Amino acid sequence: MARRSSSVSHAAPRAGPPPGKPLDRGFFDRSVHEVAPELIGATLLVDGVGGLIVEVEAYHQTEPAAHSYRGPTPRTQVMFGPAGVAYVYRSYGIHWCVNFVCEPPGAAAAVLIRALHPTHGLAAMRRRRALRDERMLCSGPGKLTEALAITSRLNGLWLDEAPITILARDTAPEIVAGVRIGITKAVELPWRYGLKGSRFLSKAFPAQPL
DNA sequence: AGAGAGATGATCT
DNA sequence: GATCATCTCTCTA
Repeated sequence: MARRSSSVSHAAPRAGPPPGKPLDRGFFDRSVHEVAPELIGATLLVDGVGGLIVEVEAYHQTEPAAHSYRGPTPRTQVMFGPAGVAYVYRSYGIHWCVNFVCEPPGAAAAVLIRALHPTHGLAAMRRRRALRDERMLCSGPGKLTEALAITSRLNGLWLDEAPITILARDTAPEIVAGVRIGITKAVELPWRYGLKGSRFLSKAFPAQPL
């Protein structure tokens, strides 16, 4: 039998026809707080490999957890430019993490992509991730960049041009929010968003009070 | 299931 | 010299 229990209607697109049409860069030229939750359910592909975005975090220059907080530096330069490009940085000297730059130039806001539900190019992802379990392929910001072969070569590239494609979601998913993960400043801001019930999150969201 | 530690390099004090 | 928007392994339960 299959992996787990069953019956959860997961709307998990298998391979096949894209769930939506490609987003253009203008999609990102808005408040990062609008864009971030709307990215849940969209599909991120790099050279045709990727999956459904199930977890993101918003960062903004005005808040000390953002890399842009102290102004432009060589590393953060693209965060201060136009919306609709990728910001890729090295994390802990080992991993790459990818963001989507939002808002008009100077705002220095971006959405960190934290987890995907793998749908396209599973074989390539397993190869890059040393044959890990499907659930371990993209369930973290450093994991998904390894699975999609995202490195600094993508830094500053447009999100609507090769090799990057972002497909719009078809239906509005149920979204949960919470505080961001792995940071030590501005820890109280609830700027983390996830697809409710997804098994591909980097970490479960705390149960929501009704 | 959760805690602790090591890896490894760019960026900052 | 310290700090990271992390991951994986190992140890304890």
